[in-house]
Amino acid sequence: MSRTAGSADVFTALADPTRRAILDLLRQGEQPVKQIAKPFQMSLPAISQHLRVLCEAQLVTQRREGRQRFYRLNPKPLKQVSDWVNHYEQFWKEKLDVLGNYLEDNP
Amino acid sequence: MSRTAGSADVFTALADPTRRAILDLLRQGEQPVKQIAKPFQMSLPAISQHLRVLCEAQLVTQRREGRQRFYRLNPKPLKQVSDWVNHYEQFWKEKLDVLGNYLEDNP
DNA sequence: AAATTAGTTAAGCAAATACTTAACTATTGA
DNA sequence: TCAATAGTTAAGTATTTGCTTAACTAATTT
Repeated sequence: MSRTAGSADVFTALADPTRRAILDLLRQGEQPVKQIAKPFQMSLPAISQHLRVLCEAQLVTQRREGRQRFYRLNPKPLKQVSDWVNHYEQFWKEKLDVLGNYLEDNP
Repeated sequence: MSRTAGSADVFTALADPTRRAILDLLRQGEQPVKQIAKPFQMSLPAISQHLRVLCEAQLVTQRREGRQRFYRLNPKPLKQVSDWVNHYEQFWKEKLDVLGNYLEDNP
């Protein structure tokens, strides 16, 4: 077999820069595979395989419409990453700074 | 060569669960390699190699004292991850909820 | 019906990863 | 000085990854 069955780990899925870029793209809304593939210098199958990994990690969902497949961002699993990283936030920021920055960004 | 020279990518470094566990350990403070290795069912060289990857990604720093090597957490590169993930936060949380949760956790 | 379009799946390959054991370096203690 | 301790580096290996091209499925158009 050339690809693995079902790894589904979020951190592993995010390790690849192409996959992170795909997620970044999908923040603009759901898109068909061809359009997702456009910015990358890579074959369509390669993109399809990345989308599979993202699917297995539940970071995207699929919707079929005619012969197109629309992929949509599902950011829920990213909460796991966010939660993990937040354990470290105190090491580079003081708590009050967190609130301070929050209020600055959301006046 | 059995290991790569210098990858230094944070997301790649975090992809491995052992390395994340090592970082979790180091939140308690700097520790020598033997102690870091203790919770893992893995040879010392394996741990040493994981520490190297973490070092290259700048997620830990080293301090030598006698024949011991103390590794210390350097969470700065995690800010990159935090920043990236925060772009997605709006997709699973409303802004006011963020503040609400913050105030709940830090009354 | 035949050809085009959109995409996935299969097969293969080179490189990277995560381990192992063995050999090495350096510091400390007997 | 010799042995033990702490750790790294080297070498080898099995598995996984990220790509490729070729072959396939399914929907649409002509």
